[in-house]
Amino acid sequence: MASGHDIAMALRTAYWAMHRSTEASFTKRTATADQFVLLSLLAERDGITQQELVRRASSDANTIRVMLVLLEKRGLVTRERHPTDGRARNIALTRKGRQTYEKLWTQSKPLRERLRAGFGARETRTLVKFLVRIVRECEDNGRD
Amino acid sequence: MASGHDIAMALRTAYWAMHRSTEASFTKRTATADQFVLLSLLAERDGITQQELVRRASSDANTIRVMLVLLEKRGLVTRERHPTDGRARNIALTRKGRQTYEKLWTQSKPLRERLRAGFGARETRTLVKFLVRIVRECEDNGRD
DNA sequence: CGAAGGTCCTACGTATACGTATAGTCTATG
DNA sequence: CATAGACTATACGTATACGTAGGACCTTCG
Repeated sequence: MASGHDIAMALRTAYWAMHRSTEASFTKRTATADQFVLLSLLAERDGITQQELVRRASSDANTIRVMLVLLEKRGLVTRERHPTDGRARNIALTRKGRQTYEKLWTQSKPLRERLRAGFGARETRTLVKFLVRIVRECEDNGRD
Repeated sequence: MASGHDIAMALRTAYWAMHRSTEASFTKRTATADQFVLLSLLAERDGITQQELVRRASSDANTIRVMLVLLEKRGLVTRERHPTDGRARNIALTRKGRQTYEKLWTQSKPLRERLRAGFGARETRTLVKFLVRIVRECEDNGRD
């Protein structure tokens, strides 16, 4: 009988399998799978603050900061002071950053295609809905 | 329209939400969520090799080793030489390790219950099946 | 039985996740 | 406007994921 423990273990296994497969898609160590997540969020919407990236990546401010410092060193993003809020920094893709993102997007396309094909539209919606529900349940867990 | 990218992002978000929620369940920093995974695998089946743990945790040999060294320092596991294979090490829970595992199991029970209740038996089976399918698709991705 | 190749663990380096502490900046309130 | 409290980024420490290299040990095969 499938239990909460089974969900947890299966989720862990699936996440890391996907993470490894994504890394493996990226030849020549252009960037890591997690850096790709940041780049794709920036490609989607540029010029946002670190804080906004933290929310969208559902990650941690410290982690995001270190990652952005690395990406800045490699010339993939800029981190300029926010024009009106002296505390914040605006993050934007450089030309090189956008090119890198596009290359990585292409390299990881087979994996995305395989995932989509492996499920079909209806199952994909169900799966995403379930995953969102997991997030809600986990976040509610501490609150009550 | 839901795509492979949506699955990937939702999976990432769900995994880390669960990871954080699990950590939050553990009061007093008895152990981390990942250490709990190892302890539960050992509670299920004791006296296995590091290599076997690597497979069951679907993790990396280097990571597992470092984690076990830490757990050994804290007196939660023993790492004795394998009786017949001089290369391998047998990992076993100590008394303290088993007690710790049981405490953590209790502390994380509300989260597991919430996950199970949030889905119901049929949906849980579907979810786990989907997650297993993700693993298969990802692993197949490199192979062909 | 001795060398080749495979298996398992170890050691080290880089990247990520996150807790905690701190400094700089903003905003609301008196 | 002065100050308290909130917000943003930074700095540092620990744990985890994993690549790479190397050493110890095992198995196989000539």
